[in-house]
Amino acid sequence: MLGLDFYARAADSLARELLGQTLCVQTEAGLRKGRIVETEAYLGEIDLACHASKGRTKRTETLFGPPGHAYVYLIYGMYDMFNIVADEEDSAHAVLVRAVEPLENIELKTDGPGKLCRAMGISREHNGVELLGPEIWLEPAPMPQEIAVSPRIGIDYAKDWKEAPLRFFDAKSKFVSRPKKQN
DNA sequence: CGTCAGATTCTCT
DNA sequence: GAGAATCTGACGC
Repeated sequence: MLGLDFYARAADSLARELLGQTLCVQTEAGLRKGRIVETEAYLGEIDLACHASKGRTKRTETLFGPPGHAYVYLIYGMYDMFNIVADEEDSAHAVLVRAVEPLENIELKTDGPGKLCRAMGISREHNGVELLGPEIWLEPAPMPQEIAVSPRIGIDYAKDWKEAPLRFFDAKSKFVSRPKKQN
């Protein structure tokens, strides 16, 4: 299992290193495993796409906390988003996990952050959980041979940050999400 | 193929 | 009361 020191670095570095790692979730329906193939980095308060840019609130409390924890929140009233807190406490860096490849005990599609959470059984109840088990943890695995980079998805409001190349994905994987605006 | 509207709930102003 | 780090299904070509 990956330890806390793995997460204690800037989000853009962590987002890249997370590719290929195995995400494990213990649910009522059993242990689910998926291989991470797509991530996005959010760089704290200076990053206009990051929730932390609006200041520290009750909602973002986990985001400002120590690294290696799960930041899970609801978006568009329907979808849970699974993020991993990075860097150090108060930095508010995080990595959004956008897609995984099903490995074990996964039946639904996982090619998008909302779908991923449903398929893995992740919900807001997991907000603040430490990624050292027994509910959620990561196991080390080889990284993809070829990693592609693009702007992030769905953040048109982020002005100077919306074109920043902070989305990373396995160029060979068929399980990466395919948004309209692909570059 | 493509574009588009609607679903649905939480948070902050 | 607006808008959000989304997804699905319907429609038109």
